[in-house]
Amino acid sequence: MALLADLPRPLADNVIVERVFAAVMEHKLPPGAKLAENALCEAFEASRAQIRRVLVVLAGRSVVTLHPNRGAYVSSPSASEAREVFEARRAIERSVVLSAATAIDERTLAELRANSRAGAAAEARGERSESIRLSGQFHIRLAEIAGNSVLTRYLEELVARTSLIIGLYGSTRARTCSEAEHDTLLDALAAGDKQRAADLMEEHLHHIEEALDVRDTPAEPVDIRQILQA
Amino acid sequence: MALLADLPRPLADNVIVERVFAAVMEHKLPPGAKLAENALCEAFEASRAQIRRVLVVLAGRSVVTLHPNRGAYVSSPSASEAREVFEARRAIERSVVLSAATAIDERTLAELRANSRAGAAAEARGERSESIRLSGQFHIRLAEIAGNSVLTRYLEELVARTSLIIGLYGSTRARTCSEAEHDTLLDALAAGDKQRAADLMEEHLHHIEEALDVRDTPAEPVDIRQILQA
DNA sequence: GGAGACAGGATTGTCAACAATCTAGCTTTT
DNA sequence: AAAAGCTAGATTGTTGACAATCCTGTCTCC
Repeated sequence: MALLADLPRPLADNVIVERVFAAVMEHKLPPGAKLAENALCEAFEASRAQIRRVLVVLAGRSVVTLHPNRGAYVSSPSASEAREVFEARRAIERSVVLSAATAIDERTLAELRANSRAGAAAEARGERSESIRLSGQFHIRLAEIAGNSVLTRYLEELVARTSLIIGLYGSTRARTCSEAEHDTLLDALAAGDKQRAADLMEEHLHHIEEALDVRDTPAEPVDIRQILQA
Repeated sequence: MALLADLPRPLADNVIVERVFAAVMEHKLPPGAKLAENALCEAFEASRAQIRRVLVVLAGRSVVTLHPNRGAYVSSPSASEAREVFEARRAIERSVVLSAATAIDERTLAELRANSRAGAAAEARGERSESIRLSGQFHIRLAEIAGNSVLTRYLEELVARTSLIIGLYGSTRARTCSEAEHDTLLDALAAGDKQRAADLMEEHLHHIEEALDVRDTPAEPVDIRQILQA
C-alpha cells in the first residue's frame, strides 16, 4: 500500500501532481479533504517548498482550493460549477470525438474495447474505484487519440473535477458511466460515423449529469468566515 | 508609463499574473522574451518567492515556459501547438456562442458593437496593440456573457496564446481579426440565429488561422541542448 | 587563428529559521 | 451551563542566506 515506489527521490513536481490527480480520480481523496503541507512532505519525502509549488499547480487546475492562512483542501465543486464542468466537457469532447473518428485505427479501437470490458468487470465485482478510474481513462485516451494536447490537458482537469462532483452529488447506487454507452460510441467510431459518435458522446455526458442529484447543498466544508466577513 | 499604480503593495499574485497576461496579449512581451526574476521583482516590487509562484502559475497556463536552471521565457508556440490552439478555440467558442445567443440582451449587444467599432477605429489609426487588445476582449467578453467560468478561463489562456502565435507567424500587413466578421456575428446573435452564429464563429477562427503563415520555423529561441541531448 | 579550458559574475534553486495566523482547549465570567 | 476571553500549540507565510548551475569573456595550447 506504499503510495510511492523507491524511485529517484526527490520526485519531480509533475509526478507528485499526477499522483494527487490520480488519488482524486479514484475517490481516494474526497472533496474537502485537507492537504496539510507536513503530511504531503512526509508522503512524498519532499521539501515544503516543493509541496507548496505543487499545491499552486493543483489550485491552477481547480482540483484543490487554497484558503489563505488556512491551508489547501481538495475542491468541493458547487452545483453551478458542476453544471459548468459538464457543459465544458460536452464542448471539448464533441470536438475530441470528431477528431478521434478520423485518427483512430484497429489497435487503439481494440484497446478502448478492452478498457470498456475491464470497466464493466470491475463494476460487476463491486470495485468502484477501479471502475471509475477506467471510465475516466476511456475519455482521456480518446482525447489522446484525437491528438490535441491542449484539449487533452483540459479534459484531464475536467475528468478529475467530474470525479469530485460524482463524489459529492452521486447517489451510490446509480451507475456513473455506463460501459454500454462507451460500447455504442466505439461502434459508431468503428463505422466511421463521426456525427453519430459526437452526438452519442454528448448524450453520454448528459446522462452522467442527469444521474446526479445536483442540488445546491453547501453540504461540505463551508468556511463560515468567508461567507460572513467582507 | 508606470506599469503599476501606487496601489496596495505587495500586489496580489493574481494581479501580477493578469498584468503579464495583458502584456502578452498586447504584444508588449514578445514570444521568447526572458522573464528574469530580478527584473520582475523590481517591476512589481514583489519578493522573489512571490515572483516564483507567479511564474509557476503562468507556466501552468502555457503562457510562459520554464527552463530548469535557465529561467522563465515567454512561450514560443510551435506550428503544431498553434494548430492545436485554434482547434481548441473552435471547440470552445462554438459552445460559447451557442450559450451566449440565448443569454445576450440589448445592453451587452450594444457593448460588443462598441467594442467592434473601437477596434476598427484603432486599426484605422494604426494602433495595432490596441486593436489586438480589443479583439481579444471581444471573444473573452462573449464567453463571460455565455456565463461559463470554466470555458472563460480556458479561453483567456487560448486568446493569450493566440496573441503569441500571431506574433510569431502573422504577417504584419494581414488583418488578424476582422471587425467586419465580428459585426456579422453580432447580427446573427441579435437575430437569435444560434446555429448561424456558431458557424460564423468557426469560420472566423478558421480565417484567422489561414491568414497566418504557420510553417514550422523554429525561428525563435530554440534550446539547442534539449534537441540534441537525450 | 581556432578549439578547448578556466574563472568570475550573475542567475536560479534550496533550505532553514523566523514571523504571522489560525485552531483548540481551558478558564473565567455572567 | 453558555458565552466570551485567553493561552499554548500547530500550521501557514515570508524572508534571507547559501548552494548549485549557467553564461561570458579570457587565456592557453595546438
